[in-house]
Amino acid sequence: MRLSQYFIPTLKENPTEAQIVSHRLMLRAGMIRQASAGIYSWLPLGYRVLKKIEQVVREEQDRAGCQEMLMPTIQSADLWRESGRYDDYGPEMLRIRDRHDRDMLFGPTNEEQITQIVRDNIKSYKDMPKLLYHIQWKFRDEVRPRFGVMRGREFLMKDAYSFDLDSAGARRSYNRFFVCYMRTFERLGLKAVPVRADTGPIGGNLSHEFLILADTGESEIGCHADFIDMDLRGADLDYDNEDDMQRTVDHVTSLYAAVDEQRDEETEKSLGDKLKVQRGIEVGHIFSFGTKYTAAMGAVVNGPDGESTELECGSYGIGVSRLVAGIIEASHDENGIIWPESVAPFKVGLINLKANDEDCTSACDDLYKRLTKAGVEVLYDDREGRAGVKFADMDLIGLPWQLIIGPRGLKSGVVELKNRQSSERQEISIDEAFAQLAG
RNA sequence: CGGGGCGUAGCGCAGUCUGGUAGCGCAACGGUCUGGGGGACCGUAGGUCGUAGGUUCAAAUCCUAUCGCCCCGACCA
Repeated sequence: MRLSQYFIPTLKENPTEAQIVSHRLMLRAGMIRQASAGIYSWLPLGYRVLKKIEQVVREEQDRAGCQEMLMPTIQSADLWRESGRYDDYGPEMLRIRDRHDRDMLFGPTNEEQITQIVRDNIKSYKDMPKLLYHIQWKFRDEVRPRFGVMRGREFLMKDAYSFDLDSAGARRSYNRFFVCYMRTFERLGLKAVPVRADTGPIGGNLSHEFLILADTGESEIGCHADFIDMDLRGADLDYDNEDDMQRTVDHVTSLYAAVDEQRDEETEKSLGDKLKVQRGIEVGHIFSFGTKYTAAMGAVVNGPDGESTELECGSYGIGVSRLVAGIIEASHDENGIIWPESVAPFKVGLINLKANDEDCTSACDDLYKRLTKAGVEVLYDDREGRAGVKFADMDLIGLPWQLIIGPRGLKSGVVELKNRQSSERQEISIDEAFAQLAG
């Protein structure tokens, strides 16, 4: 993409309404613009990141054996009356009336809807278990939306739902998602800590929140130092190996981790210098809640003995749009964003230091074509203008690599490759740069 | 929902107290000089001062109402 043609309205100054760093940087980098309180438009750069994150989440859901589908944003109130939540949910639920005066709502979550679908279409124990997910926009009419997309009213969420015959099956499903979440956040370049959570109004018996560590996080978390060095990526983790799954979950959950009022002073003292106190942002939440909805909504299957059984369920959320902000909170410096390569909107920013120099521009054009052809995502700053502006914009946008080409270097046959994260610079030949980026 | 604050050019702000030609910086546009970390100079364009009503010879400024946005708290992916 040529920057001269790209719609990316960057700002030099901080908009006053943005109080936290991710919000400021997202506005300044031209990723989002506010439509109204807690509701945002995603401009091209921001939307690219959103889709990248979504894709990582999707791949890990699929890997864990979960099947993607898509449910609507607008739901019928009757469905929620069945579960009893239409009255329970309160003013956070955006209620809508259609032209026939029917009560509708913009879904804040989809338990009722998926339960209805499963109830109507699955009748036999032979079809169990089922793990289903979708990635869809939600709306919760927060009293006080804030911090940009971190706490918006409209947000993109991955929500998955598990259906099992019995509690042992439900536990196995829970474990899958638990491991899946650890992997997902690692791929996103984040340190995630699972914290045992209140099950809250959604009900149930087993629940963990996943918090990513960032200095600007909303809640303070006390946890065992081993979380910081833990690496669960282990590609050989087999989701179908129940013992492995349970062992992994047991291992991780045996380590102390708690937030806010759940923190325990004595335990923390006993940890000594193994205690890490950091701030965290909740980006995922998993629940196992038994038959809460299936009982209320009559979702049963016939067992081998012909008796009908209420299904055991869980639901598993990841705040996809919140993650965009969360990643920035966890990864930035005073100059701007530092994208992990897995979600960067482009892999490399190609900077033409002197667009009115024929040789320099043809070298840049050439390399831009070669890289693009090789499948490398390049944002090419081909604008006329001063070097400082280009460096500043590129640092702000935060692409992992900057490839800087100017007449001075070209004379001696070198270009400069800068790593945004480490600020390391190498002076190398064009071919070496190409090989390194395309390799 | 309780408490506080702010709406003036795309962004950041001054002007409001004490009514009298709507301003500054950045960004934008045209030009000259420049050219490796947000450069300089010259010029241009851009505003029903959130909205509605009122007071007044005269309202960004005073009064009333209303809408929007932000912050702190309680609540949450």
